[in-house]
Amino acid sequence: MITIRFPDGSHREFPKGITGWEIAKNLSTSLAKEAVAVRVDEDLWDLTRPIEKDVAFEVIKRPSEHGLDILRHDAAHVFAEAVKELYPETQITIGPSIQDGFYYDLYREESFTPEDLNRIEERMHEIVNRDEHLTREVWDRNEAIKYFKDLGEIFKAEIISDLPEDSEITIYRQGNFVDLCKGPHLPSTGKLGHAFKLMKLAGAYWRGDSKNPMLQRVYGTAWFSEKDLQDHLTRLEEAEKRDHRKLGKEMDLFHMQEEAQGSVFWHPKGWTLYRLLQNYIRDKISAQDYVEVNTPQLLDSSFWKASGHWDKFRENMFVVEDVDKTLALKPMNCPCHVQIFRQGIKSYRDLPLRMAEFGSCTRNEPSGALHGLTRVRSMVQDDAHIFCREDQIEEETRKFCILLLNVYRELGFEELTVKFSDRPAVRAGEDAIWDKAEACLEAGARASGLSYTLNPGEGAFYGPKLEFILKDAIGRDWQCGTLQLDFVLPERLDASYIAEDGQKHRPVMLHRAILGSLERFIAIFIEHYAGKFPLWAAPIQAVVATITQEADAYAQKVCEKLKAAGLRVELDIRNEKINYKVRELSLQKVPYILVVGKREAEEGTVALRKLGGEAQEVLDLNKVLGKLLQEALPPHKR
RNA sequence: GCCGGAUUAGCUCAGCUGGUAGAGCAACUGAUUUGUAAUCAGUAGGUCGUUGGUUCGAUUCCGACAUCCGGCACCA
Repeated sequence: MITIRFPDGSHREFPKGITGWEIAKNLSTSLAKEAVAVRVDEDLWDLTRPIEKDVAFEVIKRPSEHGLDILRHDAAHVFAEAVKELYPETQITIGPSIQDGFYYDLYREESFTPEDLNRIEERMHEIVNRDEHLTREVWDRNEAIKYFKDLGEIFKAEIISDLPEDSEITIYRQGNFVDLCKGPHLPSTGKLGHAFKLMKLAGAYWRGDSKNPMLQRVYGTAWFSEKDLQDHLTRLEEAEKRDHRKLGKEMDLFHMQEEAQGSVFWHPKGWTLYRLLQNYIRDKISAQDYVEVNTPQLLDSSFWKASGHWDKFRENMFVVEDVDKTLALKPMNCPCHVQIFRQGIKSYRDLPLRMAEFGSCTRNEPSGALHGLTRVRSMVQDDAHIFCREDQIEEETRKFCILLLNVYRELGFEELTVKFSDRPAVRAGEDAIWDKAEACLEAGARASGLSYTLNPGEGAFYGPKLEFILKDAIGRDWQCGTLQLDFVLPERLDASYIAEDGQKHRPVMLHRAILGSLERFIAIFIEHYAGKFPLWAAPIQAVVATITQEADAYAQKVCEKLKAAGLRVELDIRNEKINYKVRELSLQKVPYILVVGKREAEEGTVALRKLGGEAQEVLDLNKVLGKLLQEALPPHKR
């Protein structure tokens, strides 16, 4: 007999060699039905694997995170089996479970086509129907390598060769298909069910390295129920509907064209939004005693050599050849800010000096990285550099964290995660400085009340950093804000201040941004609100729409009055039915439609219709004005 | 940059196996004067991304290039 200990602290005796599934069944039939695997001590095991000694035991149930992982991993195996049946010349490599599904990387001379995907998917359903048993086998390392080599599975053989010497080589067999796998798996392919779908075809480098051969990656999604699958597909559709590239076109905010790859043509409405956000940030930072500057975009290569960018960042810089010199467009503002700092002599009394710039930066991003507004070659950050003494780092960090949190809240983002990245393996500066820097940054973050997770070794070479990640309305994460400590640049560009001791000292530089790039943040802002901006940020806040020409003069008056009060209002006196206007303006996501007909003209009222609302309110014109003005106040002025 | 896919009217998209293109919306003109998500009719609008090739003939087949889309790599 062996003793099985359960998560609730209780324990029971079972015969040696009993399987997880038998224990689950013994506890309750409903539990056995829900079981996908079991946790035995620290490891996840198959339900059918015999347990030979006393262990801590837990049943992994379907709805759990691990449960879905196992299901998706099964789906990957079924996928690979289908591929090998249909296209035996294909080599299979790895097929892990990922968020929402799985992928499998394959090697085959010929490219797979979308039609191939359909065929594979059909075959997968057949394999599920065959209900093949999945059995776990432990193989000898060299035999396993030989087996896969003989099969022509060079990549698999390489994976096994690279496994640590002492690791157990486990193989899962289903029907005629054999795959290297740590497990666990469901007992048979039938348990996978049919709630899966192959989604897309893509390229991926072998072992994620661009020097290696390119494999073909197939992405799939898999769920426990048809309903979960449908819900997932619906979520994808929702995300597509609010895609900023689509809304940007529909709402006439901006466009891009091939002669200006990676740069944005901002249309009047989009530029209004841009300026509103920029001015909002201006207000917020000037209230925190930042000063705003503006610096050159085109600087001589000698400057970039001094700053270190010529060595470290040249690949990403646009270099301009003039007759007798070589210049480059600035990819970052920081070296320029140091130049302003260096003008005249700075005293310790000048610190902290918070220098902000909405500077236009240009980076030669790889063509394949470009993506709408989220990855562009020409962009403006809400950038600033804080020059301070070492003993001011903690307080500056705390202040920045509080400001950033406040900005995100005011802009409608409630959820925030923070990552603290500490020293990387390759770095500048002595360990003693890093010790101090990391301690200060952490202390500042903690003082602001933020909780953060550690991102070991991911700091910049010049200092540790905090990364701020916000969650949008449909649950996607976006890294926007950042705070980076820098000991290197002040040294390289010889920035100094005179301290109380009358000696020159190096200031520390804090690189920080809240929104990140304005372009990218606007993309996130558009998608977060699905184009339905809060009134203060809406490029057009209201449209006065007439029902008949008889109301034109009055409509004009209403429009002028609201404009004079500072609202962004337009007039729609086109010869169209009100239904048509309401539909069109609603599709344009205009927050308020002020409908006026003969009645309103006579009574001095307007019928106010809020975007998405069913009903309208007939209100006195002055009341409407007051209501809109109140709602149109930016969040920090309420 | 790499792999795959796409590129047809201002927009969204049809166009089977080669015979120089079509719809809806938008635009324009006219009629209609309208009460909360599309009033009706008419007109005009395209070197079918660019460029080579195959062919009697290419939007269609093949190649190159450009851009976009989905990934990968990159994101100091």
